[in-house]
Amino acid sequence: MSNTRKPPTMADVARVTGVSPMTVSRAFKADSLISKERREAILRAAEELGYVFDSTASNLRSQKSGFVAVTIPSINNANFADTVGGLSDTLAARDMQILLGYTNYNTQEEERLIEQLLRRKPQAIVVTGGKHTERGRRLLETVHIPVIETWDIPAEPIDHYVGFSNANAVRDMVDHFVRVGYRRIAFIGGDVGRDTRGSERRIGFAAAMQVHGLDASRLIAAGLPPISMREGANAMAKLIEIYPDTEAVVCVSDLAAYGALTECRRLGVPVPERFAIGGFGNYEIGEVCVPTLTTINAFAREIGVRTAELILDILDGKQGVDVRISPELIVRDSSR
Amino acid sequence: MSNTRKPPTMADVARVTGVSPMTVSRAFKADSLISKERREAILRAAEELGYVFDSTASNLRSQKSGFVAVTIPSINNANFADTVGGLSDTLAARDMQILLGYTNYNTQEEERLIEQLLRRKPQAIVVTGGKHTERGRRLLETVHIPVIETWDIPAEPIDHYVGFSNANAVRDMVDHFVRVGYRRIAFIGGDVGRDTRGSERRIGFAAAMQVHGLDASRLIAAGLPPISMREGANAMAKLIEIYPDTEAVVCVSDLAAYGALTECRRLGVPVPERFAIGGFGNYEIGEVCVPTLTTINAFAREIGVRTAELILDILDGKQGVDVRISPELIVRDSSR
DNA sequence: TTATTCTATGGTAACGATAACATGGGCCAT
DNA sequence: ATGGCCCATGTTATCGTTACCATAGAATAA
Repeated sequence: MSNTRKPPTMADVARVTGVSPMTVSRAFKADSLISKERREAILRAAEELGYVFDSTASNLRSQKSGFVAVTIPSINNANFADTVGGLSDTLAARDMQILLGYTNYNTQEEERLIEQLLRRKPQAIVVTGGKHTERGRRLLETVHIPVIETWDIPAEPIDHYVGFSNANAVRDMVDHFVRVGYRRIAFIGGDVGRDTRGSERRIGFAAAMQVHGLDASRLIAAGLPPISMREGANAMAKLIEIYPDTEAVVCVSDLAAYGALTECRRLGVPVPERFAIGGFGNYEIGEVCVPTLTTINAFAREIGVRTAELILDILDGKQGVDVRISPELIVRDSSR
Repeated sequence: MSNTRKPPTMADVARVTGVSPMTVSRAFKADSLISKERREAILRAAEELGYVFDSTASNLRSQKSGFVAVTIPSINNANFADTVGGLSDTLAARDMQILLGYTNYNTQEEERLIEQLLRRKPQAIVVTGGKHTERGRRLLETVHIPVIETWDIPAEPIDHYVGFSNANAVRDMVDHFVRVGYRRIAFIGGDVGRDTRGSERRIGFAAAMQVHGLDASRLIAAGLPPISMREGANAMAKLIEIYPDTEAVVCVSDLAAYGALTECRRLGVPVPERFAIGGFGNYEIGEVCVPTLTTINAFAREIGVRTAELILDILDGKQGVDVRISPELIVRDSSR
């Protein structure tokens, strides 16, 4: 039953249709000069033969892979998934595909990944964050394609960026907490030094507290980033134990914040009456849980869409303009 | 500053090192016959020249892309993300990469995607579910690479599968509900006809209810799959309105179940005392929320790992053995 | 010592598409 | 009618790597 002959090529389709291989090639390319009837005949014959267009050959000859390489810390993060979704959808309109890699929040792993991805000859590369190994950075600097750093505004961008200041976003939340009347405020995040964005949020927290003349030392490290709901809950328990008089907590993500919220419920601590909670990332959980969670919307999907648009502009020869996203503080019931 | 010459090739590295291009090629291939010193010299020269290995040429010549194509309904689903994670990690050990596409729970879209992915000449293709368009199925049947259907046990597998019976898994939950004493049980799912796995769970629910001689007509359709927490909450409100005497509900996913749970809290309905809730998928939310959620663990990551192992076996010329996963009912506080 | 095997390398052609250029016929303007 | 232009198609060479085969010398066996 199984056909063991080797798969047909354009030459086979050409032979069957009585045209040259070049004409078959044109039939498969959207905007090329070819008569309508001929194209249809060719495509019909191709379908009948079971011919499948071979991108690998096309890529080599045309020196265009149709790939955009993307590295994200983890696929298990709704925010990054949204960014990838925005990228993917926007690039699909131009028949470009995403080549995805996971760094596991590790610049060493990122370096390996970048090297591996570049071998596929992507037409642009998108990385998450502005921190890289020395060699990783060098690879990105010397490659001759657009490089876009996202989810951050790097001090020294390699090429382009689409991002926001994590520190400033957290500052907005601290300002809000202080305005509403909270003073003894803590921060729950992951262990220091791995997740760059998490670290920046912690730094932003400390800086904002100092501006208000408040104690910025209530910092709970809850484990390897990204921290889970469970770890957020554990951190909350620890926080109450170490600093029982704390009035509010800023969490590095909504997941940790939700964990903290459930721990409060278990402990019988009323939120927000005796304790306020803020998260980060505007996950769906935050608008459904009771009470709803104050958070920061970083417009994850928009980061992806704008990044894709930037890439397409550059590939079209237009000037690429970097994008500064303005995260939005969303005040909900957990901090009123 | 920018070097505008065109990028170096193996020939350039060969010239600099004083060897043939063939030897350079060997230096870049792990297990090839080449002396250690020579390989090191070549790799050093390559790094210095800024040479980047070109997979596109390699793929064409060797007729091996190093890709495994994967289609999933959505990237925004922790279960499928876990499966992809398992696939990705396991394949990475053999230097294979995943080429990911999103069907948006739509077989029409899946067909387009399959066609697009096959052009990249993957060495295997993994699809989610066993339902495809006619042409999509034909494409998969005629392609000369391993095809693996996942998250389901198709009535007529195209080639291989790694999955489980969604209907049976839900039956286990209904059995549990009945055993514990609930009788008037409802089902919350998405609109009929789009999400295959969701539909199968609904069918499994109805069948199980009938076996117990119970009324299987309390079915709430909550919107386009995948249904969100918010939609789960809305569906719960509707359920209580239409069938006020309902005692328990089986939800198509933990997200919907969590939404239902919060709605109960808002309505002052005690869970599980007056109302039991079950979900599907063993999402993290279910073990953190209060009360914790009864659910079904479908071993999403394991599906990915086993699928990858199956692919590697087949590519190694071994016999590929299909995998039946046994989902596990996890009874938690929401249904005791 | 001689035959045999193994190791390290080189030469050549090919993977399958298409960029670049060439060409012939139809159509329009003058 | 004739030059010029556009459209549809063909010819040739090439993208960068590696499969395949050949070969020289070293190592081992007989």
